[in-house]
Formats: sequence, structure tokens, C-alpha cells
Amino acid sequence: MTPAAVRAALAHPAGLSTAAAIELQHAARPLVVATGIRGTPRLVAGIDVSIASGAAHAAVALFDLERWRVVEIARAGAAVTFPYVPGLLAFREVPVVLAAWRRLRTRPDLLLVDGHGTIHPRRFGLACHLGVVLDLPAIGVGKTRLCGQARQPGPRRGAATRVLLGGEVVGRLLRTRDGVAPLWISIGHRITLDDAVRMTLRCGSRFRLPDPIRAAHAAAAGNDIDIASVRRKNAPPRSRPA
DNA sequence: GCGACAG
DNA sequence: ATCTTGTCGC
Ligand SMILES: [Mg+2]
Repeated sequence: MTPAAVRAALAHPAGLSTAAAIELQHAARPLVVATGIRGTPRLVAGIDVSIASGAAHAAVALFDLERWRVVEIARAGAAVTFPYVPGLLAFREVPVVLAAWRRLRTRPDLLLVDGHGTIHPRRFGLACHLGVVLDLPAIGVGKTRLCGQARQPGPRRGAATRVLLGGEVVGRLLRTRDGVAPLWISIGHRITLDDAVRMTLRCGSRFRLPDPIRAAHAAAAGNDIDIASVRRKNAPPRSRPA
């Protein structure tokens, strides 16, 4: 299977068996590149999906780090076509995300995905799927553990420990807020672990989750309360750094 | 065989 | 992910 064929398959995962899905991830793993990003990303796309009774809704929230605000939001809905299986989340969320992606008018510099990247049984989680398919730098932001081992980081924002899997460093457990549960950060595509951590911190300030992801989460849920909440709190850029 | 298990 | 209001703690 050629790289082009693999990418095409990743973009259209419809009707795959779990066995075929797993094979595809094995074939796609080599496509993930961990080289550094060039320049400083300004437009960051937060990506998330919400699911309610068989219907999935995805949101891509474009966040401008300079102006520190959401500058565009693209959404899309679709029927769920794949069951939730740990390790195969991408086959459930990628289709709807791509539908929302097509409605985005501006191309971002970086993708911040709600889900793991290389902290994955086959080193190819949701953030890798999206990064490879869209050919953009991507960071995997996990809220809870899927696999791998890590020591607990220090209590302050910025503290981090390495996430190991099979004797290999696959990510970092990063504290993004004092005394609050850390985030599992990993490479999605075209970025180094250090830059992934750096950018994750740069994309947030007062909340556990990076602002682009918070915005995407609220928009995907279509929940007025969530949206109003995010808009009201509107975390300021560097008012209270570190 | 048993336990773990993103969203 | 979702079901859901109040409540505990800084
Ligand atoms: Mg999510």
C-alpha cells in the first residue's frame, strides 16, 4: 500500500472492519513525522466531537493567538458509523471532523486535537490521523490515559514528566494548571514533543484545556450553556502567565 | 485467561 | 461520549 493510498483510506474510513482498521493504523504509523515546526504558529485549530444518540457533531474552532480570540468556527453533523473501541476512536470521529473541515475558510498553522496522538497502542491515534490526512502540524491532547506509563508531574503549571510505552518516550504528562489533573500531550504530526508541550501551554492560561479545544468542545456540543460559559470567561492571553 | 481501556 | 444539581474546596 502506497503512502497516498494509506492517506486516502484514512480520509474515508467508511465500512472498515476493526481488523482492517487496525491494519490501516499499522500501515499509517510510518507516515507520522516528528520534525520541528517552522516559525511560530498563529492560527490554531481546536478540534472536538460530541455525540448524542447516534448523531455526531464536530467543530473546528480557529483561534488567533495574536488577538487571543476565536476567529472562525466550522461545524458539521453526521450519523455515527463506527462503535467506540479504545484505540480506534479515529474511525468514529474523523469522518465528521473532515466534514466540518471542508467548511473552514482559512487554513490553520496547527491542529490541537481532543484525543491522543502517538500515545496509542500502535502509535497512531486520532491526532495522527488528522495530521497526516490534512498534512498539517498536529498535537494530541488527551484528558485521560489510554496507554503508557508516567510519573505524576509536579503540582505547578508547566511541570511535566515523560510518557513511556514499550521502553520508548511517546508523550508527556503536562500540568497546565496548578493543582489540577495533567494533560497527556503527544505528537500528532510534523512537530516535536518539546514544541507540542510549548504550544499547548501557549494556547491556554487559566483553564486546564487549551482555549482552542475549549471553544471547539463548546461549539461541538451546541450547548448554549457551554458556549456562553466559554465566551464569558474568555481567558485573557498573558494577564497571568507561567 | 485476566485486566486495562482516548472519546 | 452521555446521563445531571448540588456541593465541597480554594
Ligand atoms: Mg472529544
